Amino acid sequence: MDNELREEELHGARVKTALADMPNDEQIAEMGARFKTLSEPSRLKILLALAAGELCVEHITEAVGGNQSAVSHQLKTLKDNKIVKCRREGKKILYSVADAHVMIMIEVAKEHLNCHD
Amino acid sequence: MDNELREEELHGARVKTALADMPNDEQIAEMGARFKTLSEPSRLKILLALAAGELCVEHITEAVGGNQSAVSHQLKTLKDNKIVKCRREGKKILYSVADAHVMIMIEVAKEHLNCHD
DNA sequence: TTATCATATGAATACACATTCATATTAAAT
DNA sequence: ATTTAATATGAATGTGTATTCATATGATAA
Repeated sequence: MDNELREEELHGARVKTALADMPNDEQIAEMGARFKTLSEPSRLKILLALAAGELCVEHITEAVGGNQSAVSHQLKTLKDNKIVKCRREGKKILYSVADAHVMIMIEVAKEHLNCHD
Repeated sequence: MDNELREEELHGARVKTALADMPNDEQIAEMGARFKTLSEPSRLKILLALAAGELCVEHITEAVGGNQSAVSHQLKTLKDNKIVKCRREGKKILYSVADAHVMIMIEVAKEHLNCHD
């Protein structure tokens, strides 16, 4: 049969399409980095907490549990990835969300939580 | 001043809101797992390739680069996470996307690629 | 049945990274 | 100028996991 041949052609075409539409390596790395930042429960919790508004480290720590040092380290990661920003006010450092896209992705993920497909 | 007191109240309220809206640990783990699956460039590439349609392992390997074993391992991860499914056809195993939500998230990420904010 | 093609799997290696502990920084209060 | 409060940082540890190599499985063809 040339059934196989046709399949081969079809799949070959798909591979071409896939390669043509494929973002370049740098772009894929960027996408991956974004997803990776959201992949840790601790960071996810921090962002979910910040969704309510600007918070200081102490309050973030309260909201997400764990100890202060761990939260600070995660906040650094989030800041390095420009997902949160911060400003000083007296002794406290107030953190807030800096990347709306990321919050959209979190919302999408949240909405799809209880879909049994 | 009671400026500080008001801030304290405001933030306290935010912490409450945050805690009230916070998904439970299991849900957060589920969200994190989804994001984690998308965080590896290799897996991201595989899914971007499969966006064009059903493909066999050989073609996927072609489309994403790397060697066959690595791709198979990643496909297993994707299958375990029910993000792709597969069916046999003769000697070949054809993989396809099984989770539309995930593809939506990838689309969102892709769209936001070249936003300089 | 045997040989071959397509894919999967196990073990080993190596690397990334989350957490903890101890300590440093920075600002405010005394 | 000291002390205290809030946050940051460095080093160490442990865990998870992506990749590779070698080999196993499973289906087809000869």
